Amino acid sequence: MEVDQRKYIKKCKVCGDERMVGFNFNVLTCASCRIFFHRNGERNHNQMTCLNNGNCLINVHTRKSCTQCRLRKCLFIGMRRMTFRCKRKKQDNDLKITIQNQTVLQKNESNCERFIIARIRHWLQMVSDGLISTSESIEPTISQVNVTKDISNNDNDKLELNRWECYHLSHVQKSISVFIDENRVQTVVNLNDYAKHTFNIPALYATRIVQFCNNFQTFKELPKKQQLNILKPFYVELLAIRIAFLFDQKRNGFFMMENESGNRVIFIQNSLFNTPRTSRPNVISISNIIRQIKFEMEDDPIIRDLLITISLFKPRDNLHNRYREVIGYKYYQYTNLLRRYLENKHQSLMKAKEKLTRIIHLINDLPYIYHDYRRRLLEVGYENVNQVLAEVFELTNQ
Amino acid sequence: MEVDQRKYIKKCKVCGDERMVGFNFNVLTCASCRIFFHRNGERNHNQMTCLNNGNCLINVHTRKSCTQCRLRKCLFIGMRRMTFRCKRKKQDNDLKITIQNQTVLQKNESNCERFIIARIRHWLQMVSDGLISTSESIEPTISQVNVTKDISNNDNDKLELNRWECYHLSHVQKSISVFIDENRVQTVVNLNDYAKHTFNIPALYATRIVQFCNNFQTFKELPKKQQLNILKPFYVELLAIRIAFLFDQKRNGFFMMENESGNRVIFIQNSLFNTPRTSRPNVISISNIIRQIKFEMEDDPIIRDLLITISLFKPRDNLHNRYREVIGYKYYQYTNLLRRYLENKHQSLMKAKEKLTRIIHLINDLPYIYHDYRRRLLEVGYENVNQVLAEVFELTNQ
DNA sequence: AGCGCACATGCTGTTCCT
DNA sequence: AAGGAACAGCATGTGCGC
Ligand SMILES: [Zn+2]
Ligand SMILES: [Zn+2]
Ligand SMILES: [Zn+2]
Ligand SMILES: [Zn+2]
Repeated sequence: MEVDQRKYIKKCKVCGDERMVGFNFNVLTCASCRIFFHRNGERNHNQMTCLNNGNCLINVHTRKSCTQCRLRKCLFIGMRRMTFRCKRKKQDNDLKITIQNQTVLQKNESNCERFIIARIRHWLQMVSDGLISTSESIEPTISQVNVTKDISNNDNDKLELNRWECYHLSHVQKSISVFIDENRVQTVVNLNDYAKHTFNIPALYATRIVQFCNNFQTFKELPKKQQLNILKPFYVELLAIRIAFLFDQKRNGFFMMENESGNRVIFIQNSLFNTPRTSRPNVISISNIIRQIKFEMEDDPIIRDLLITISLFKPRDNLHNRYREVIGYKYYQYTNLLRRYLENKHQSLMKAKEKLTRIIHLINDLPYIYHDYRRRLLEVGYENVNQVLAEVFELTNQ
Repeated sequence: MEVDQRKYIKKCKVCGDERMVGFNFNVLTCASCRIFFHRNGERNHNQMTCLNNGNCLINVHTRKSCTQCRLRKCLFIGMRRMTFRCKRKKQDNDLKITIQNQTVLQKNESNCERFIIARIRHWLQMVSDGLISTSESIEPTISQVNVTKDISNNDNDKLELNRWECYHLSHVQKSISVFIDENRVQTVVNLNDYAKHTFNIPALYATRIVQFCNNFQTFKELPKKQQLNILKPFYVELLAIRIAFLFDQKRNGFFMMENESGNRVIFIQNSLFNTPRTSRPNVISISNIIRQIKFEMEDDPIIRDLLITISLFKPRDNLHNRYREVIGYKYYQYTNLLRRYLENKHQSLMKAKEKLTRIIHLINDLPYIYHDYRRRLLEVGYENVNQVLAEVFELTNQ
């Protein structure tokens, strides 16, 4: 990767201000954008009014003018409160933390957390500077998560997330951040078909997906062939989930960044997920799947990120028997984490369980999207399909 | 004219608010728009920033969001401070006021003014409600203006405008208000030629110009044929002056209202007043005339309105000899009023005189615009020209 | 270092006064 | 009735403490 010297100047990811910049709510921002998010982060930006149809350019001078667009940009670049409460227990104090073969014993809880967060931030900074690939993962080990899961015995404490659960959530979120400036699409408006619009940057997207997956040691240790078997369908599933998240049902379209600096957010209006009339009536509706996923995510990026991770490790027929168990364990682990997160969020075991069931069904439906895409690409013809997409969808030129 | 019952509900002309509406700074507005204009009226709206390229829709909910567009709308619909100071003299007290054949003797100056202003407002309200045509003029008689002109003898008092001068200014402004929602043009963007863009509402415009002219008794009493001789060239001159006023040199375009309610202001960018390369080099440049008029108006609607009125009564070759004197007197009267206004505004006799000379030259250059338009319309061909325009430009179908 | 809190500033809109 | 003053409310941004 290229190293751009200019990137070393710290700049607010929201407004571009260079004064008083630091990591706030997970993102490099200035002090004013920090307090802005602190004050408005809970509000729903869809209920706010924008004079410019959500098209405002946010910079140091204009950041005051449109609250909606500023807030949407904050959320878009990944700013978020840690809403889940982290339970602090005496027995958590002497935990052993394994980070990349280096074992660190932390007596002081606060220092321990600070150390972890500092590592995450350093890593994030390095990634965003393009200095390293995401292989420098700091994923917690499976055994530790397992241990903490068994700690909670008291009913009152059950709904609280323990430190390791919080840490796992953080890890997922940090991993997903490789997609933050994913949408380098330029001047993409009024598109009519799938391929042109979603996959105009397939190679870049593929690279980032591999970076994301490599954050999980289990995936990283798989043989290349098995990785590919997962990556091909996962490519589409991840896209579908992310686009469902961005999708605005009221406007029937979604927002994305227009250029690299991410200063301009454009709105793409289309009928992307409308199943065409020509398809057979008994086929599952793609648009319904997307809409249901959208609904279940509750506009919550943490649910989205867990959904993506669960989708990564979900059982797949084309996976070699030898690796099914280890992948299955990750699937169980993250499904469990999602359940715990939902329990904590909704403060209800019942509600969380029902929601989880629906989500698992949806994740099992995701292959339909893959096959629908593939069918459409076949119609377009091999010659007209991007090389990477042809690879992803296993298209051949005969 | 049709009578619309809904129009009887008083509404703010800026934001449409129906609470606390009254006449403020010459226009029917709500209290918040009043204080907004009170606070921002002096600022230059071109130096303010708008996220939407000056395209913002202003209503009760959005009025807070874009200061620039709100201020521009305030100015656009005619809000203005009475910057000229009105001198109050003892000898003004016993003035005889003739309004529509009804002679009212006012001892009390303050009550007199209130009476006049109340009449103007009532009339304005009636006009804007569509109840009456503008023929219910309240133009002051010539003799009275003449009298007051001779009152000022003291040098120190010379620069102050007396009550009758102020009243005349008001009359001109009120008369011009028939054009306030003139620009009913819908979705007119990126135009390339004159005719399509300026004259897509020629009939409506003609009606309003006649309404405006009929506010002046001298014009009203002319025979129809003489009125037409004035109206035809004046049609173009008035348009040219008003468009020059709206013209934004920095952006090379101008703002106009998009629809009847005037809630949406659109920006028209074009090369409207660029003299085409194909014209002979020694012909006076239309764009230069427009730019100079723009410059002399100082963004001051009062100067604009006086310029229009002077243009109405300026000497014309096609006018019958019998009426030249009475029209000439009006020309002298309003030229004089403009000089007095400029003296008062710039507090300098010299500056005012120089400026007035330049303005008179410009007014004499206005026929060039008429002939330039006419030449272009001839190129378009009689069949393709609007009926009213063909009449205005005396085009024949042979 | 990052987050919350407090204060200062600027813009808005209503009430009151003349 | 129109315009100005003043107060209250809200959003924003900087400085401070933990
Ligand atoms: Zn910022
Ligand atoms: Zn906006
Ligand atoms: Zn208003
Ligand atoms: Zn605006």
